[in-house]
Amino acid sequence: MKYKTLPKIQIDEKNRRILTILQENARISNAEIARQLGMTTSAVFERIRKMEERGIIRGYSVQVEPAALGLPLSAFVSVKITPHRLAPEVGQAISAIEGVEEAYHMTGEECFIARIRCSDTDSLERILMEINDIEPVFATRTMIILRSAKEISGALLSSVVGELAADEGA
Amino acid sequence: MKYKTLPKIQIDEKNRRILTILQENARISNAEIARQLGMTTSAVFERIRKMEERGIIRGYSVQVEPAALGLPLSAFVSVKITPHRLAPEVGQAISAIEGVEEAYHMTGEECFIARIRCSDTDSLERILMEINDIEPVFATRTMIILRSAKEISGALLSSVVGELAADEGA
DNA sequence: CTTGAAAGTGGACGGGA
DNA sequence: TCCCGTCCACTTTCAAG
Repeated sequence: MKYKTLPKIQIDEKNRRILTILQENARISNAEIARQLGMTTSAVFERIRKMEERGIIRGYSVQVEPAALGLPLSAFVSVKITPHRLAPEVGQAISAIEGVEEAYHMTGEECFIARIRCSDTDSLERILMEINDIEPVFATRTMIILRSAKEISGALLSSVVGELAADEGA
Repeated sequence: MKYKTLPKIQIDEKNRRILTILQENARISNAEIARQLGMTTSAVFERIRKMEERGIIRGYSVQVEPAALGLPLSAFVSVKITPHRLAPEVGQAISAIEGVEEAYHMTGEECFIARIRCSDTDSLERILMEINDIEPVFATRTMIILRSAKEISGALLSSVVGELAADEGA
């Protein structure tokens, strides 16, 4: 094993197993986790509570089918900016755009990448316009996602814009 | 509103609100959701069940703090391949590499992108080697993630490799 | 870690708009 | 179709050992 890693894991085997189960189905009951691992419910409960407290568990979320939200179109948009020192502001501005689900500051000439989810090319155009309107941005490159070979999470509801956004107060 | 979208939403307002709550905390009880929305538990239960059945809800997962898993290093690796028609096989091969959390087939010259999560540069090197070892891959470009301006999900437990992987059968 | 117990919930059912 | 009220077994959550 030439490229062996040395993980400085802060969790033990039991917690790892609990998290593995929760990763597949976070709505499973503590009792069911306990059953699967041969532990008591209280022990599982206490361990989960502590992991939440220590920030090991950030939260739990639902994975929503993007098509059901009318968001069949995904893309990565890489962004070039100048000057680079404005990166924090650019990051904030990009994140605030409707349809941007993720945004990262990276090394390299294209120092930002945003993952977009939207309903159609009109919507994509709007998003690209908004990104290009950010002051330090001088170039973008759009790569439409054809297929996800491996994907973690579903669509964000905040990506759904348009008429639906209006009836918030119902 | 020039760039207005026309979302063909298949879910109604109530379901959207339920999903919004679940997106923030998927482990909340149906009773609590019902309380927040002024519905009965049964109604909430029934709606969630149907969304699961119809595939609108794909699943529920826990968001794990990557640092706690010893995975402080994230990167995007874009990949060029030839011939392009081998894309499906390349997608599978990339997805199977330990440390690859997401992989997408995209339009453009760099027709794959992978998001990597690992413990250190040694581990990153190993992953890059493995990607470059895939037959049709002739070039990769690595962009280290410095900061996430907006992020959805936590780390995958399957990204944790090394000693820890051994005690699986305990 | 365990047990134990009170309070709360899941999920099924009958029925009504 | 979607919703409500009821109900019981199960689960959560806590305190004590």
